[in-house]
This record gives sequence, C-alpha cells and structure tokens, in this order.
Amino acid sequence: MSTTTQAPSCSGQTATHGECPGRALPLARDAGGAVKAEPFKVACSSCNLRELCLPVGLSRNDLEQLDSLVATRRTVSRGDTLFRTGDAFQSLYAVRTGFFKTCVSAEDGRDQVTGFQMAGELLGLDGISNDRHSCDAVALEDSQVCVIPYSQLEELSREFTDLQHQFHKIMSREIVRDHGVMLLLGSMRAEERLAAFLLNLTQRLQARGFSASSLVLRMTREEIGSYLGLKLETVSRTFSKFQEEGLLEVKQRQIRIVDQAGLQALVNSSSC
Amino acid sequence: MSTTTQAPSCSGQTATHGECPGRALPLARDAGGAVKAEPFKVACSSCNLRELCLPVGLSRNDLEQLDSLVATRRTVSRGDTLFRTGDAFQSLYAVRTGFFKTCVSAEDGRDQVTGFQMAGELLGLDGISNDRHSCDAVALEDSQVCVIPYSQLEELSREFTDLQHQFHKIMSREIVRDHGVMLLLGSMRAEERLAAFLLNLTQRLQARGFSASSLVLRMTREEIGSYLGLKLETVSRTFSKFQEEGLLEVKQRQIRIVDQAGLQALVNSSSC
DNA sequence: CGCGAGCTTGATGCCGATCAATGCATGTGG
DNA sequence: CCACATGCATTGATCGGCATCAAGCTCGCG
Repeated sequence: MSTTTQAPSCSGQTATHGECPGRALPLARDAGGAVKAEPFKVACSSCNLRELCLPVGLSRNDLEQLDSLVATRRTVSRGDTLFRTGDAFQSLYAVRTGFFKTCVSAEDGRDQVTGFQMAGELLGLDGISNDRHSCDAVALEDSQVCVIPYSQLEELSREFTDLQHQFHKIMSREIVRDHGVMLLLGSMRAEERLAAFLLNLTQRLQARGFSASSLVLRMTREEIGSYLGLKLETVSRTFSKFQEEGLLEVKQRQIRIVDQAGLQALVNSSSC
Repeated sequence: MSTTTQAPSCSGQTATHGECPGRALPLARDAGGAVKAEPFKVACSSCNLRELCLPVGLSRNDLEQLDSLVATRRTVSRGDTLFRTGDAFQSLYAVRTGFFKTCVSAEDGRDQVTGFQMAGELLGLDGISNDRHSCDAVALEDSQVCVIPYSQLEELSREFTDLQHQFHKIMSREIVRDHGVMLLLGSMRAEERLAAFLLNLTQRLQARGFSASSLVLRMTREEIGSYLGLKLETVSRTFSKFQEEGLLEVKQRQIRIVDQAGLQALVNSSSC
C-alpha cells in the first residue's frame, strides 16, 4: 500500500497515484534496496523531496545543519491522526510519503476539511499560535512524516537566514492558499469548485513526478465535499456531469482528465 | 473623521465605533496634545497598541530595538490602497489607526474580501511567499499604518528570539483565523455567518477598549457579503431579521447588540 | 458469499441569488 | 436653501442551485 514517492520502480502496483513517478527528482534509493520499512535515516540532504519541502534553496552547508534537526520519523497508518485539536504543539511535520487531510470542527460537531497534504508539504503550522494544535491531521493512507521539533527549527533559523526565509515563505504560502480557498468557497459554484480542486490536485501531483492527467483520489466524496463546501451527493453528481460532458473519465476514485483546458475554462469563466 | 483609537477624548464625534474607548490600554497621548497630524514619531515602546500588535510580550530592551525598525508611518485615506496585487513586497504594515479590508480577485473579476483589519493588526503577510503581494489592501476609513521593512524584521528576529517567536505566532494566528473562515464559508448558513461575524468584530473592538454592544460598521453590506459569501441583499435581510427577533438594533451602519447570548446561540447550534 | 462502506442517481424542497423598485442619507451646484 | 444626483440600504417577487431524503449500486474484504 501507500507508496507515493518512494516506489522503488514501477512495479505494477495498482493503487498508486495514477502513474509511475519519474522525472526531475531522482528517487534517491536507500542503500541496499530494502525499501518498505525505511530502515535508514534519510537525511534532508539526500531526500528526494528536498526540492519541494522545507530545504528548498538551501546551500549544501545549511542542508547538513537541517539533517541534524530532522532526526526522527513517524509512521501514521491510514485513518490514524498525526495530531488533533488541543494536543500540545511541539513539532512541525513534513509529509514524506502518504496523504493527509486537516480538519477543524465547530462546537456543534460540524467539521470542515481545511486542506489535503501530500509529500513535501508541512503540517502543524496552526499550532504555533497557541502552543496547541487547532485542527486534526488524519492520514488518508499509510504515511510517514519527518518530525521537525519546532523550538529547534526556530533556533536553527536564527543562524541560517536562508532557512529562516524559506520557513517564512512556507507560512506565507499557506496564508495565500487559504485566501484562494476562501475565494472558492465564497464565490464559486459547484462545478467551478470541483474543477479548481482537480486542477490544483493534478498540478501538485505533477510537481511530484506523477501524471498530469490521471490520478487516484485518496479521499472520499464526503471529504471532497467538506473541503469544497458541498454535500457528497453534489460532488458525485458533478463528477458524473463532467464525465457526460467529456471532461473526465470517472471510475470511483480513479480519475482521468480528458479535457484539461475545458476544466480550466470552467474555473476562469465568471459563472455563465 | 476616522478616529478610532486616537480619539483624544470622547468629544462628541458621531461616527466613531460606538463609544468612547477607555480601558486597559491607556491612550498614550503624544506630548503636547496636538493629535490630528501625529507630528511626533511614536515609538513602539510607547505606543498604546503595544499589547495588541507585534511587540506583544517583548522585553523593554527588545522593544527599544523594535523602535529603530519601525521608523516610518504612512497615511492612507479612505478608499485608497495600501498595496495591491502584484506590487513588489517590501514591508509589512501594522494598522495604527483606521480600518482596512483585504481582497483577492480571480481572473474573471470576481473578488472576495479575505479579511478586515483594525488597529494593531498586521497587513501584508501574503507578500512574503512570492516577494509580491497577492491581495489588495484598501482603507475603509482614513488610516495610518506603521511601516515595518521586512528584511529588517527578519534580521532583527534573528537576534531577538522573543520577537521571532511573536512574529511566527502572528503568522500562525492568521492561518488559524483563515481556517475559521473556511469553516464559516463551508458549512454555515446565512444567519450563522452574520452572527459569527458580528461577534468576532465586537470581540476585537472590545479588546481595543470599545463597547462590546454597540458598533459602527466601517464596511458596506456588499463588503460584508463578499467576506461571508453572501449577496448584499441577503446581508441586509438578515440584519432586518435579527432586528425583528430582538437580537440587534440596526440603523444603517450603526449596530447595537441587544442579545449577545442569542447571537452566540445561533453560531453554536447546528443549524436548527 | 454476504456484509458494509462508499458511490450513484432520482424526486422534492428550501435557502439564498437575482431582478426590480423604493427609501434614505450625504453632498453638490444652481 | 432647495433640487437633484449619487451611493448605499431595504424590501418584495420570483427563480434556481444545491441540500435533503431515499433508493439502489459497486467493490473490497472478512
């Protein structure tokens, strides 16, 4: 299960994100080829995600400092939480393999998915404000994260300006992303929301070496709906509609994008 | 016009935020009493907003360092922009007096208000991610901001861990706030949205020494609607409904909260 | 094989959008 | 000072998109 970026080769697995990753980022294989349990500590400096993750743009020297910071890993199986609302905040987490959702919940039990995170993306930034987490992070497939002790990150980023700057950029990017979601939730119609969602997802997958046109959703219709402010039936219907219109091929969670430009047009056209 | 926190006394102005500020934060009056043009540079260390703004929790010594950082002010008259999408990012801005909105816009011209900022709140965090601003910041009344050159802030926060920590908290708080807005946009109905909005607004005003129960809206129905994902007519109708139900008194932009608990109940009750 | 979680599809109804007219406050120029 | 314009708010009538309720369907799994 749950191979995302560490697939040793395209060994015929069925449940991966559509296709075989194989691009820009060479898959730094751990010495020895024993892959499943990740027996060796993989340093940031040799991690195949370094171009997508916290280390972006760091010098060789800075990178080695980071290695000492990111010492431990944590495995989270599908359905388990990495942290939940109210937990004491200690660390940030970088997704190494797998897929997560974050969600906040109101007093009355309603909850809202605030994001989906894949390899190279950071989890836990919400915790800094109060020293407690303010959302739940749930693994949607068996996953592994790198643990980044926050106090050490602060310390290290006082020494290395590039790291400091990169960290600030990541936080800022999250804010900008959130604003985009607000725009989506506040002023788009169902079709536009789903189209925007799919395009965003494939774009991020593509940056990780996956196909731009075919993907496997890791989340349910209900989770998509929660993220997009729609009910699961509406999500389902919209998928069907897109299929009828020749924009997608949908087979449960397997999606193939047939007409990317068509989707893009949906997002850009002011609702008529 | 446009006095918010610097009102020298409750001198009978009509258009202020409801009432006379007078609480915890003593209004550090500039020596000499000449108030309107803010002739003297007001240092962070003696600013009446220091408990709400960037300097929260800093030591006396750190504060004095900040003073050197925040050297300039900028006045923005009502309707003008402090920055707009695409502008090069140089500085953050702390609202000193006045009131702002931020909004993002899609290609097709739709736009979405992403927040309203009042005294002590920071503007411009979105710009860090790309070295360009990704939203517009518009003054809703004549305002004044403190300019915080970003590169100097980074520099200073390498030296002063409290400042670093506080800055990170502010960014994180913005992320948490955004998640709250997503929850609102994704799963609340019109009445709940407006109730939540009003409660949030009064809470922030109260923290600044204003009345908890009476306020003057600085934004139009349309801007409220954009923020809440509603049309202006719906906002207006909902105000009227609240008035009929005895929750509010509404007179154009003058709002008096009659039954705060009633509003709170609306927000918490799962939509029935 | 049969169970159950998740997905699809249909029928119906409601909340909020849209269209349209009126009201109210502020400001401007004659 | 009044007449009028302008921007914003209110209110009504109608419409449509999405939620809701309710069956079936699919597929993976014990």
